[in-house]
Amino acid sequence: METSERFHPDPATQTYADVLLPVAIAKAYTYIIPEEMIPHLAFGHQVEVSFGKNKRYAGIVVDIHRNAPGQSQPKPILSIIDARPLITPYQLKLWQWMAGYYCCSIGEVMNTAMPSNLKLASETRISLSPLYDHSFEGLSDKEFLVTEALSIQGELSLDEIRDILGQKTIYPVIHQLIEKRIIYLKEEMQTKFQPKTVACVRLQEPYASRPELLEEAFELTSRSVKQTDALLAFVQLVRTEPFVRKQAVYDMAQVDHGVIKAMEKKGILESYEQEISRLPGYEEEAVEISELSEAQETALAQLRKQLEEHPAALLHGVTGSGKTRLYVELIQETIRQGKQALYLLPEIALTTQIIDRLQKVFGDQIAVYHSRLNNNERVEVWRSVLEGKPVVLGPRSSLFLPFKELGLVVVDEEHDNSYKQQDPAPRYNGRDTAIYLARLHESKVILGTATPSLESYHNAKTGKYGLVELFERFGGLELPEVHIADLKTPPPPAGAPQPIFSTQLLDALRETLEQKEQAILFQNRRGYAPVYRCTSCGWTQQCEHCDVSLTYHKLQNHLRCHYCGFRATQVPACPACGNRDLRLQGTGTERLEDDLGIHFPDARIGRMDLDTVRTKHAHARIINDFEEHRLDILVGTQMVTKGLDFDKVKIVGVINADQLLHFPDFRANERAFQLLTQVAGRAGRKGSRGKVIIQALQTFHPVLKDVIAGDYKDFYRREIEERQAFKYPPFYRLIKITLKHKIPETVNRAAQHLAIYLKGRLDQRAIGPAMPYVSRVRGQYLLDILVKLERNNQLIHQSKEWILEGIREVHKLEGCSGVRVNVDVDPM
DNA sequence: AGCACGCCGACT
DNA sequence: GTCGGCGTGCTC
Repeated sequence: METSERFHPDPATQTYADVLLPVAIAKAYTYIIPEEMIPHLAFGHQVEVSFGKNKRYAGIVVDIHRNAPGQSQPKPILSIIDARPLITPYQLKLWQWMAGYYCCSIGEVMNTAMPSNLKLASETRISLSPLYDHSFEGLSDKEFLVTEALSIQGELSLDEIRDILGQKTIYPVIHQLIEKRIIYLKEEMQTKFQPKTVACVRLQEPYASRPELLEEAFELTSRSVKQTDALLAFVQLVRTEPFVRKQAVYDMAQVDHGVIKAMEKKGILESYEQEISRLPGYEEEAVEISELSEAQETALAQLRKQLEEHPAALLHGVTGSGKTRLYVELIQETIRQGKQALYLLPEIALTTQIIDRLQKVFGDQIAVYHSRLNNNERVEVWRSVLEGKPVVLGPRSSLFLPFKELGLVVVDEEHDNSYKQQDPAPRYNGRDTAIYLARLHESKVILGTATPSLESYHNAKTGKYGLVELFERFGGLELPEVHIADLKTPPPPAGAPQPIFSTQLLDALRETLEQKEQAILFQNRRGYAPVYRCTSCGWTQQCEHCDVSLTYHKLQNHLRCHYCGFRATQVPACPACGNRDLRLQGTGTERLEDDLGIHFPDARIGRMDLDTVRTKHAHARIINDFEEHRLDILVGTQMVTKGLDFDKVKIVGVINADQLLHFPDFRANERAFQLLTQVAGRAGRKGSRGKVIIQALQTFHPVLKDVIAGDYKDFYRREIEERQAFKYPPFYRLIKITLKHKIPETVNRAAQHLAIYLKGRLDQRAIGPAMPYVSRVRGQYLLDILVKLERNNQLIHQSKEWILEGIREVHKLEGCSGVRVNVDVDPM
């Protein structure tokens, strides 16, 4: 009997790596590191591993150790994808914290954190076996179809085979074909990231290393004018450029590729592909920035002092006070210390205005992590940050970039609710995550806003954060005057609908147009009309999949669901009572634009909402048109409140403040105050004071009073009392659990079960289940359970465990395993 | 999350 | 008999 020299490796002497995979699984998996890989492998490396029956993934090494996993036989790491580590230990810590804090798996965090071109997974490809003799004998119809397709196409994916067979179950056929040795499967994992390259030329040896021999090269070209010209051009270019593009030589010497080809043959030049960056280089000289005003100097000094004493400081500065200018100052200091700075903005506020401005100041030192970047560009930003790019400007996802040493994080428009990711998990808040990230790096955070969130202001008031106020607009700009227009007076004639515009607003608009100035009108609702209703019985046309009424869009002349995109045409008669008199009710931005055109036929009116900025450059175009005064009036949703600095806006009109104030949500007042103050801040121009007209029915609402007075402190005082009285943040922590299923009874049963489970442990801290405001979305019935917790870390931690345990229990219930459960920590 | 496997009802 | 649908359990 043959005795093998090789033994099964002793598990105790093996070296293992814990590998994180980009799938929604809670833990890392342990793989064997093949002997020869051990010296090359370290934390953060991306490796190729097999997972499950035949999938392969690019995972990340997060630990190297000698402890064999308890159960199953570990598989080996197949390859190291890149010799450089892809993530930093800081990132792993951030991911782990997020998974714990936001109750999700670390795989889900990893999925959100990494650019998709870095998350590689294999795809199964099927091809004909080389042993196959190309006879179709003895094949069933289906086997024949697949084999025939393969002999034409060469290679197919599983989906393509599903298409060919017209059925979903394809494995029986595939197994048969494998059995007959006609096909084989392979798992292919391609690197998705493709570096961008340009064709370049360089000198061949010996000329490359010995420039003194160049004369000889010129002798070789002496019989050809073109070649001499080309060589001269090359010599000139190489002096200034790090690499010489072929195209540059062609252009300068007026030659074509044949000339270079000939010189390659002569052994003078050689071609190669140079990898280049896709990220836009910044050619212009960085510009000097404006002097600080006295108020800004004072604020800057305070900010420095507060940041010395606190990990974070809230910069409460009115719109137009020049907060960005202060950030720039502190970011420059951070760079001088050799550290990195991260500047976060809500996605929608990342306009060309702010990007241009910062690029002028920081030039090539700043990387912009845009939503419009393609996947390859994202990878390049990732790599550039890993290599120490000093400044990053971007939305909340920039938190996940591989910073080496952060010195400063700026969270601008700190109050903005788009910092909160809604779906998918992790449902994280970018502002709060920034605080944690900064803590990891022992760096400082500035939260900037004109309308602080209650949480942040409370933190500042209680001394957890520093507080710096800046209430003077830069450049002597005055704050606008704010008026309320009462929509109840004059009352409309009996039976007539409420008018959209008050006479005050119409007069103000007329005046603005006459003076050739600009106006912004804000209405937080897109489409033409949000409701299509029967005048007799009150029936409204609803979405087939969601519990909402459909919004009429005039341009496409159809009704649309703003939750799932469902489209329908208006019914000619009410299906409930047969009445044929149905009407559109309510006002969206489209109708506003229309009606405005009737009142002011000569005005140039633009609209900015989700529907008009959907195409790639539409957003920038509208902003540009307005900036350059090709538009007189801009109508829009929330979008017009964010990040825009227009300096010719005389009038800002809010069409209906009541809608904002009567939202069924504990944050309604806060959001209304923020939105109204932010939109009001768009008014005002050099030399003349802007004017804001807020239309409302309930004109004496206390929030409106505070907006008119620009009195954040009064607003805060009132609101914080309410929050305390009704057990809401910042005094209590909220966790919202949403259950979804397509059968209402099933979701009811699951939610009841979970509620009882939680109430048994948390008592009256668990509330519900209750139907949310929209109780059915995309055919799924929803129920919410709300958990309100005192600010006690141990209790919060324990509650999260109970919630996750409760969800596992629910899934064990007969028929409830398909109930989707979302946990939203600190919901907005 | 995928993906296999197993069970069940509905069709050619 | 297949096929598709869904529930369940596992992945180093």
